[in-house]
This record gives sequence, structure tokens and C-alpha cells, in this order.
Amino acid sequence: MSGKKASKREKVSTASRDAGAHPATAFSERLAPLLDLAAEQFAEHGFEGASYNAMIERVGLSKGVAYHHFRDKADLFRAVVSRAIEPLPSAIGDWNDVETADAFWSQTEQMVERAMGAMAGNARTAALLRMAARSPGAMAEAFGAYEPAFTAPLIHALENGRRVGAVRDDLPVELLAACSIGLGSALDRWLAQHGADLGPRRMRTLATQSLSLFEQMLAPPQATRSRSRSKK
Amino acid sequence: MSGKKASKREKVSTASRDAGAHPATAFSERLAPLLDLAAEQFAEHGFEGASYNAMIERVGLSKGVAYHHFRDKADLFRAVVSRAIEPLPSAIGDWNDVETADAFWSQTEQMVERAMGAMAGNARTAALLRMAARSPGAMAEAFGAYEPAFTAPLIHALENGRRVGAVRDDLPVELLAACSIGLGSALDRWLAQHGADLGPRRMRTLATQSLSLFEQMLAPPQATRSRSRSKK
DNA sequence: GACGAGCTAGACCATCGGTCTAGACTACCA
DNA sequence: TGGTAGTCTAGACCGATGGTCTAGCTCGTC
Repeated sequence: MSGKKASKREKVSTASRDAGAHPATAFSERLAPLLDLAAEQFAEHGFEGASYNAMIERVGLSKGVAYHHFRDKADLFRAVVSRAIEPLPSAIGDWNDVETADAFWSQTEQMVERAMGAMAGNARTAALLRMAARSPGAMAEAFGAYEPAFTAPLIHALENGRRVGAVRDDLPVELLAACSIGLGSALDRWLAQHGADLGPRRMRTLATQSLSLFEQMLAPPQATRSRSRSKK
Repeated sequence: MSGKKASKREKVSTASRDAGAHPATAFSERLAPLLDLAAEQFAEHGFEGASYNAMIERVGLSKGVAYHHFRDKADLFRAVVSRAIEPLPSAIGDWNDVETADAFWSQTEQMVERAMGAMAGNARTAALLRMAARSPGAMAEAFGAYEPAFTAPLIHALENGRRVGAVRDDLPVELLAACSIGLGSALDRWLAQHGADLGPRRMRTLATQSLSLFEQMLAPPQATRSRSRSKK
């Protein structure tokens, strides 16, 4: 809860510059160990709990260098998030509008598989998930610039699903998107927690079957067993 | 990331003692302002972001008193959580086993309404939700002692639902419990964010309709429209 | 009255995130 | 060659943080 000094300089983070514009990437190479360690520390301790001072010391940089390249701790967090997120949209691919409910779920499954493929065995995205779980506030701020790249396509797909009768239209599409993300997160967490107890075979089966949770949740109510609402 | 001193005393938090054992509750009265402020600050800034020093100063206690009554900051957090959670299980009531799917969902709806009633207009539980959203790690630790009181009844109810055909049995019941909680959290967050834009009438309608998200997600797959899984 | 237990205030401490200054290095210009 | 400006760097410095500890006060017991 420290007050900010009135004389704080307006500082542009050098790590946020387009590295491609520089023929020499020496500073990028020197910063990679810091980014790697930051991902690990933020994942383990959360944004606030991870010590920037300790990280700086551990990778052998000076505070002057660190604060020259990253404006502040949040800027470092953003850089870590950015590095992990950037490859994902292209790996998942774009949604192609479909004409039937079957095609809707078929394409959904393929995209989910591509997303899981892009994330499997990737230390950066594994850390990203843990960072998000530990520091939702910091992640929301860091993720802000990327959110349109994820949420808009999801909403677009849900709207396509509505047109072909795969997705319910009795609730706002934004609510459905939020619930899908919430359900997905809960599922990821559970599978991550219990993955070691289950064998790879069982994990694979559960991951496949779990798609039906989304399918059923999102299905139009008429397509499911109807039950009269009890009036108490 | 500060190292703990080796000579740290093993200290029992006085605020955690059974206050009913003391005829005089003077210390409880003096601590209430601190607990109230803590709830507010933790909800707004999260566990790490809220300053214990600033809180202590603001309610006019000395550090000696504060650390005498609460072992550390986490202990204060636990006390705030404890105070908010304690009345909930009895307000929600116990699950009574049912014989039909209709009765299952009827009782579920009643319990959900009782839970929402217990939480409505209650500053403590409102803060609790925000604390959970902001500091999932700290909340998981503080909530640990209470988790059995919430999760076990949910699992028990889901198992009853399985026996009467209301709940699927193709996925582990623990997974279903986690997904229900995750979906509920996502829904709460969305409604809290967008409640101001919607009128009370629309909110009421959405809250009612949203129950069908759970119902459909949890329903046995045979009860829903079947689709052959696409093999890519 | 002496002693011990409990309670209290606030000085003290190491660590934190962030600021700032002095110095080194390089390139450019007269 | 010397002077100047810009960039980069190390690390001293600073206020705020969570937590520790000491001295002193009060009360109850013997």
C-alpha cells in the first residue's frame, strides 16, 4: 500500500520494444534467464509473493539493469505472460463457421485438441496456468491486451453454434462464454491435481469424456430431458 | 520471500480461542473493528496487497496488541474467513436423501435459494467472495479446515443424485463436484460484474434459468441428445 | 510485599519494490 | 585530440512492509 512518489519518471520498458528491430539481441539473451525464473517464481508464489529483488540477484543482474529493461515488477509479469500467450492463437487456429450441430462439436473438439497439444509439455504455458490460478488480479491486468483475441472468437463460435442449434439461446452469449471458461478452468485444475494418481490411459479417457460436460451445459434446454420447475 | 527467523516463537492466536469460555469479551469487541477493516481491505487488495501495518494503525491498536491476538497476517485472514463462513452450513441445511430426480432438483433449488438468502446483503460473505477471487491461494489455505463441511455434503448429494438417475455416473463424483463449484464461481462472478447493467427482474430470471446449466451439465449422457464422436 | 502471568506500546530489524546518482563506454563533432 | 551527449550499468539509498522483542504496567496469588 505504498504511495507512489510524485517524481516518478515515465519510463518505457525496453523489453517491450520490438526485438526484431535490433540486429543484436544481446539484451534479449541476457533477459531470458530472468524471464524463465520469473515464470517459475510467479507460478509458485504468485505476483505479490514472488520477490523481484531475489530474482534479480539470482540471475546475476544489477537492479539498475533490471529496472532499465522492465519498468517495474508488473511489467516483468506482463512480459512473462506475453511470451507464453503469443503462440497460442495461431496454434489453435481460427473458427470456421459450420452448418450443423455435429460439425460444430467436431470442430470444437479439434480446436480443444490443438490447444491441448500447444500446451502439453510446454513449461511456459504450464507456468501461465499456475500464474493465473495464483494471481487472478495480476493476470487479468496482464491479459487485458490479449483477452479480445480469445474471448471474441469464443463468442463468435457460440453464436455460430446457436444458429445451427448446438448452443442454447435462452441465456446471454457472454454469460455462456464466462461459464465455459469457468468450467474449463475448474476441469484443468482438477485434472492437474489428480493427474498423478490416475494413469495416462484414465486421464485420456476423462479428458475426452469431459467434453460432454460442455456439450450438455451449452445444449438448448429443449434438447434435454424436461422437468417442471418446482414452485415452493 | 523473507526468511523466517530461527528463533520464532510458537504462538497461539488468542482470537482463535473459544470466546465463549471467557465471561468478558472485551478483547473481542476491540478486535471487531480490525476484523471488519481486514475483510474490507483483503477483499479490495487481496491478501498480500493489504497492509497489516496500515490496518493496525487505522483502528488505533498497537502492533504489540495486534500480534498478541493474531499470530500473523495469515491468522487474521483466517479469522475473517472463519467469521464469514461459520453461519453458512446451518443456514443452507443438511441434504435429505430423495427417491426421484424431480425431488433431487427440487431440494437442490431450495438449498441454493437458502444459500443465496444467507449471503444476500451480508457484507461479510460479500467480502468473502471477493477475497476468494483476489487471493485463491490464501483462501485455499484458510478454507482448508472448512472444506470438508462443504465438499462432503455436495459429494453426498451428487451420489444420491446418481442413485435416482439425476446425476451422471460416467465421471468421478469428485470431478463433478469440482466442476459444479467452478461453474458456480464463474456464474457468480459474471452476475456480480454485470448485475448493475441488468435490472433486478432480468437478474432474477437469469439466476433461475442458470440452474439449468448445472442440471444439464450433470445429467446422464443418455438423457441428452446423443452425438457420435468424430474421429479425426 | 514479592513474584509470576498476562497484556501492552512501540522501538527495532531484515526484506521488499522502486528511485537515483555516479561512472563507464561509445559515437559524433569541431 | 578534446569536449559533449546519449546510453547503459552498478549499487547506494529510501520509505513501507511483516514480524520480533524488550520494557513496563496491571492484576492475582501466596
